[in-house]
Amino acid sequence: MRPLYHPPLSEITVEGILYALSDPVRVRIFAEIARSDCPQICSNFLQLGERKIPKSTLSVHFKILREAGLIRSERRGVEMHNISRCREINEKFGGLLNAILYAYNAQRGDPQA
Amino acid sequence: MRPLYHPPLSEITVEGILYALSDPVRVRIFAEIARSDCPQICSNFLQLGERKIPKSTLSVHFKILREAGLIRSERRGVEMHNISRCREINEKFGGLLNAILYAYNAQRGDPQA
DNA sequence: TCCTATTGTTCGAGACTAATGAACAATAGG
DNA sequence: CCTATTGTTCATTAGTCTCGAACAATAGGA
Repeated sequence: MRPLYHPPLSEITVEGILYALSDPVRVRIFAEIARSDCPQICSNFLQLGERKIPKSTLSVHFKILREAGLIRSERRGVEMHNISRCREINEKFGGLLNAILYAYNAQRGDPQA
Repeated sequence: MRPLYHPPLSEITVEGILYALSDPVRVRIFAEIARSDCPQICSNFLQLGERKIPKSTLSVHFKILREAGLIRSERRGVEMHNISRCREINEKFGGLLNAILYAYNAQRGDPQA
């Protein structure tokens, strides 16, 4: 398996971030990874609430998050450990991720808003 | 021409906003509309820097911005007047649009960041 | 070393979506 | 009416997404 590509900070774009997070499944995955202290493995997200995500589809979603620069993925044995790159991205686009995650959580928490 | 649809605030979603602004042409158009004091007409954006946008494509872009809830479009004679709905959206997703526009402007102004 | 289980990626076919030239609709002003 | 202007709709083509099946990489025994 060839090593996974992670874009350097200089290649991360606002459009790429917005696109990656414009999908309900991906934003949900990213919100969970960003919130969590410990690395999340892909298969944790095979079942998302009611919805079952095929693992090939899930793999594509992770690739999109990775190539947008939102997460970093490292193999640990047979698993992939995924962590967020919020810290780095905040250096370049301060406030962006926080605002998106805040809005997303507000929407989920209180759909009647 | 049937009246244009503008979603009520309750139907505006984070994902819809992010998707609409994940396209380089659309985010550019929206940034201009949001910044401007006076309504912008569609044909102002036929030429975007170097790039020429076909008017049918432009019409689709405006429709996507409109249906995401980001702009309001009203016919004035033969033209469409487009204004941003930032004020309304801030009520629901405070800080989101400002953060996106700020990041976008930072990226455009200083691509080396 | 080989066999098996587990995790995730890649491939390919079908479904879906986006871009755009051409035709059309709406309005204004002779 | 006739024409010019602005923008939408339609049809075609190109591109993207989804997901089952096959494949790859690793771990842990037997």
